[in-house]
Parts: sequence; C-alpha cells; structure tokens
Amino acid sequence: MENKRTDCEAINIDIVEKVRPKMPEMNLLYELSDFFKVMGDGTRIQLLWALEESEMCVGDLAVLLNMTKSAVSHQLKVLRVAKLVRAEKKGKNVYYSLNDHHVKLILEKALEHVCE
Amino acid sequence: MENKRTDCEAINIDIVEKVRPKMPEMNLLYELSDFFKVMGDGTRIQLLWALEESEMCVGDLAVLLNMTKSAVSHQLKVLRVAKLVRAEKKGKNVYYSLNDHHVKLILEKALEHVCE
DNA sequence: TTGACAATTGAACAGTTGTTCAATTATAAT
DNA sequence: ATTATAATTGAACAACTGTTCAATTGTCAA
Repeated sequence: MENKRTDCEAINIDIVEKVRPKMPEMNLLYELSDFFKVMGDGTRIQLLWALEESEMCVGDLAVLLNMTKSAVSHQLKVLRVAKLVRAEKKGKNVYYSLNDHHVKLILEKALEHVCE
Repeated sequence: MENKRTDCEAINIDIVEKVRPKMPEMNLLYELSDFFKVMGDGTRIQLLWALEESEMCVGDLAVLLNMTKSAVSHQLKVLRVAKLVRAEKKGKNVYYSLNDHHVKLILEKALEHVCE
C-alpha cells in the first residue's frame, strides 16, 4: 500500500502512533500547500494587495508594479486558476478583482506574524 | 531611483495613484512572500501539523512522514531558519516543537479557505 | 477594412527548490 | 577506545518557477 522510503526505526512509537491519525489526508495536504505556494510570490502578493484596494485592469497593474503587461498577465492567470481573483472584460480592458474573502484575513494574520 | 520596466501607459491614472500609497514597502513584501514560501511545501506543512500535536524528534518525524532522516532534517532547517520551529537536544535525539502561535491560526484560516 | 491598443499565450531561459547520496559530527553504551 | 545510533551537512541532480520575448487574439476608432 504505502511504499517504504524511510531509513530508520521509530524511537517513540507511542508518539508516532498518537500523532498519525491526526495527520491530514494527502488530498487536503496538497490543496493547503498549493494555496500557500500561490501566495508565496512577491508579485502575486502585490497584485492581491492592490486588488484589495480597487479593481484594476492589467495595464494599470503593470504600471503600478512597474512590470510588463505580459508578466502581470501570467501571474494573474495563476491567481485566476487558484480562484483568488476574477476577470471581467469591459471594452478593450480586462478588470480584475478579488474573488475570495479569506485572502484578506490570511494576509492580515500573516502580517501580524512577520511584524512581531 | 526606480528603474523602469513597464511597457505601457496607465489607463486610469487616478486609480493607480490612489492605490500606490497603500502598497506595502518592499521590505515587508519580501517578508510576507518568504513566509508563504516556507508554508508552500507539502513536507513542511506536514511537519508543522505533526508538531502541533506533539514535540517530536527527527527520526520519529521521518517514520511518520515516511521519508529519510536527511530529507526531514533539511526541511526542519528551513522551518528553523524561518523561526517557525525550535530544536532542543535531549541525549542522542533532537526534539523539535512549534515556535510560533500564529502558525496554527494561519493554518486554520487557510484550511477554511481550501475546504469551502 | 485598416490601424492602434489591451491582453493573452507559448517557448525559452536562468534561477531556485526538494530529495538523494555519501560523508561527517556528536552522543551514548559496551 | 570502540561501536552504534541520531542528526546534520554539502554536493549533485532533476523538477519547477518567473520573466522575457515574439507572436497572436480580440476590441475599438477612424
């Protein structure tokens, strides 16, 4: 079932077996780390931060972050796939806005952490 | 001062200039994204999750996660440098424990997010 | 329809990341 | 002292990531 990779025996089997049932399922685990992976990039944090203030189009975000439209668009796609932002076409422009109320809360908690 | 890299003009200068002063400092920005980068790995999430239940030594963590001691030790170092865990030597073993009460809160918020 | 602009896309590139492997340090037991 | 065990370390490797560049799509104005 589970292919072995560990190279040692347990030292406190009781602790290991007490903790084991509390561990998250693989599925949940990947979702969690994928979420943090998306947040773990300076450009994407800036984009989320900006969109928390106002919905904005790609060109304006590029000017604000001093990056190319292409680079911004690539990162917005990552945020879109992660369902953290949503896009709305208005004429020639595409306006992005936050799509998830949890993001603000998590950013605030993380801010408390790094600021202490 | 700021070297230009953007390839376009602002479309809504008013919005850009309204949002600009709300943007975080570079310094804070990097701390934030570095923090999320540390959380953005399945192995490290598992380690934090386990240590939330009980302090554990490297060998037991290796058995629990079914990984080599070396791989676990490398990741514990990342968590140690990020000050999320602390190490205490007891005889032949090194016991790790959580070092930051914010981590649990952030994990819980993130969990709410991915579970909705 | 033509030209200009906004945004997206895919390939390519360098830089980074996580695990493995082998060697090493440090402690405890004989 | 010697041996065994726990943990750390650094180099090497493949896999992944973010930006750039060039080409493309789609929309508006003339």
